[in-house]
Amino acid sequence: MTTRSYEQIPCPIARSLSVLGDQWTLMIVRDALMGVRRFEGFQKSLCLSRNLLTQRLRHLVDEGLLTKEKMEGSRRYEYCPTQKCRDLLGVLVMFSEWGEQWCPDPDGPLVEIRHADSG
Amino acid sequence: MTTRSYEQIPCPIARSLSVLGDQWTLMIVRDALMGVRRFEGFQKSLCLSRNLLTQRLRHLVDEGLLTKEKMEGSRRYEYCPTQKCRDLLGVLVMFSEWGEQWCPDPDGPLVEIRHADSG
DNA sequence: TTGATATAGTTCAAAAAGTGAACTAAAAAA
DNA sequence: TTTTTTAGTTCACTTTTTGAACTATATCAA
Repeated sequence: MTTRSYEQIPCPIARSLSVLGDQWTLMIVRDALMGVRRFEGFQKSLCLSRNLLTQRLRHLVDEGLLTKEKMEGSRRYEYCPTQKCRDLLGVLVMFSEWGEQWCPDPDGPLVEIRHADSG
Repeated sequence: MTTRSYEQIPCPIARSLSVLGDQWTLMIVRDALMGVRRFEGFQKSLCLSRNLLTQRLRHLVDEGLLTKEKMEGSRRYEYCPTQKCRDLLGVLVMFSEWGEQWCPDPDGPLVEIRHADSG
């Protein structure tokens, strides 16, 4: 993960983006808040390269947005969002609303528009 | 600017981040909403390399977040935020609040704490 | 009007980061 | 026990980013 030069800018937006502002981190947060918990889950959902996913998950754990916890009745681990992560829900809702308004789905909504007469 | 693989994910958050989710774009938007209008202004504020700034400004113009307009009484241009850009204010406010809460300024707030007796 | 400085870029080489495929080892399932 | 799944690691290749130097207008000051 790049150390971004704007980390030094004394501004809470800059500090937030120095943690979250790369290509994948917010998408991983999105998945985590939607219930994805495991490595393969994130990888299949996002199709990012496995080594980069490793790096990003480690980064999110280091920054305290995810914890790596032993699953109940198993020796495997899962990545669970912390409160710090859950507090990003508002940001994601804002992105969602902005996307709905300004970035229409290229395949269009799932409705069909026909003229009443010509069909 | 990378074409991110998650552009294809049918989700408004993914679509938003495919426009905004790189290292610099949201910082440029932040500056634009704080009143920065010109190339040198962005460059001095953010210390990003000049060729990358050129690319990012072009991207933001292409995506309709900034317009490049002739300044009044001058032959120079300035970059002005559109409504699409101004509609990101809510996102930035959310990032700001999250940053205030979870990413404390390493140099601390600008207050001095002293003991009442010992000074 | 001329010379100096500021502005808005472009160019290019080096460094860093991302991609994709193949590989590994442990865990779980059959 | 054998097979499959999971969670990574490794590595060569490609793409991006960085930083410094360079260029061409535009503006300012004398």
